[in-house]
Amino acid sequence: MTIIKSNEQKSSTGRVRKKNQSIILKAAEQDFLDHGFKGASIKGIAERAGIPRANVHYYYKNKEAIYSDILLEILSLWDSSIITSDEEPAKVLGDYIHAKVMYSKTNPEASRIFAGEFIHGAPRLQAYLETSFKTWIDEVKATIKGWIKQGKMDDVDPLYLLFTIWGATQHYADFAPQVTAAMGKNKLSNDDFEQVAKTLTQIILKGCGISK
Amino acid sequence: MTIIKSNEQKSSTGRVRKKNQSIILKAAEQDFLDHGFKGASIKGIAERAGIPRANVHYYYKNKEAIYSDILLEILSLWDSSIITSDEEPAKVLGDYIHAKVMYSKTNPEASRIFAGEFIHGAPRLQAYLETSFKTWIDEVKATIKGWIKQGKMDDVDPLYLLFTIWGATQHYADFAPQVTAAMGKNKLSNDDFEQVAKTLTQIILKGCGISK
DNA sequence: GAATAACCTGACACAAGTGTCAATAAAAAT
DNA sequence: ATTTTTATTGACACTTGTGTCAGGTTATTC
Repeated sequence: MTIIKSNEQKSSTGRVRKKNQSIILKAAEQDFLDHGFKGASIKGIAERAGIPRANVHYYYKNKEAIYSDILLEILSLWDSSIITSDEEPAKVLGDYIHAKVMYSKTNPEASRIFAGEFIHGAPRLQAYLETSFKTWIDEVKATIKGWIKQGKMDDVDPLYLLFTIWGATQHYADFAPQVTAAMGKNKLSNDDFEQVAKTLTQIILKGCGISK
Repeated sequence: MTIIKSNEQKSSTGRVRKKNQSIILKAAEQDFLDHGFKGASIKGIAERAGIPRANVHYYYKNKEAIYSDILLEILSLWDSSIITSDEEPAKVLGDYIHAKVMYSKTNPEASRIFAGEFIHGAPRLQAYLETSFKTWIDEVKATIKGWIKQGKMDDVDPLYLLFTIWGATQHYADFAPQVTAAMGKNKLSNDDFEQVAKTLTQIILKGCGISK
């Protein structure tokens, strides 16, 4: 299996189909989160979804097909927050950091499945990494290099800057149990996330010599 | 199973034992990395180690016992880099960031297993998070708050600062396939890691208003 | 309201993994 | 050199998971 291919497996008037697929995907996402790809089972997914296993097989050929559908959706979300070249760096990066923090808050499951994929060597993401991801990276690199040339920020390797933002923001979803343990809370509040975005923006902008 | 307990399961004159356990643990670590905890199998571990499955069972009761041994070792490594209060913040944080980046370079497997544990809800790390981790956190928090009070750095929430450092440094181990894809390399060199440490230190120190 | 397509599901035949045990071999101790 | 302890391994009984299929049920279409 490789990503970048259609996610339906039969054309149909779909309605029952659509509803059921959504139920299955939701259950599957949870099962993948709890047990990882290999650890999850169609049996477990079916039980979670409250339908007989054979019914899951009716909609999806196998576990790979389910996972593929989920991953595809996650990828489409992931690089939807954009970095444009028309605005000032403070605004662009500030917005980006904010969007990434909020993504961790709103889609922690997606973030964690994505992370799990990389941890296990990203066997299913090769195509993605070589195509749309690479393109995206190259554009952003150019934009940031432009800012540096214009003296709008320090000479910081654009990639290291990006990795810092990703690592720092995704951390709140991927390492949630550690974060909450450190903060002595069960769950971060809206305000907490806003505060994270603010602090992170402050550190990174100032750290890169970007004035507001 | 809960962490914090002895890792041997039988006293012995051990020698053959020690050697074999080490072979098994090494094979197991790789299997856990490839497939996750639930996805890994004793069968697979035995094959990787090149010994019959029953022989693995002779040394380890089950998969949990193997994993427990591995996790214990990782934990002992993890918070061994210390943050002391006797030095200036620039030196202490610089050293810490450097140590963390080098940990990602030297022990990527450990970092990834650790991350995997959190991604799947950290079921085995509860005891650790509530005890030694909490203590460590509280000490560091106090140290950083001291620096802020003394005007040695900006008023940045110590926890957010820590999370930023962790996220940014561990990223190079946990998301290695993404990092190498973005950089267009197969593997980061020694110099790359040194450069990462340098850039990260620069961004974070400057970002927190710490002068060298 | 019949006919056709979509959906549901128990049952079957396999495949993969687990843990234990008894018989045997290799090491260590005396 | 013999005994005792530790280590090795094939085999067995069992559990969990997979994918398919045939016969039935429910929706849709005409």
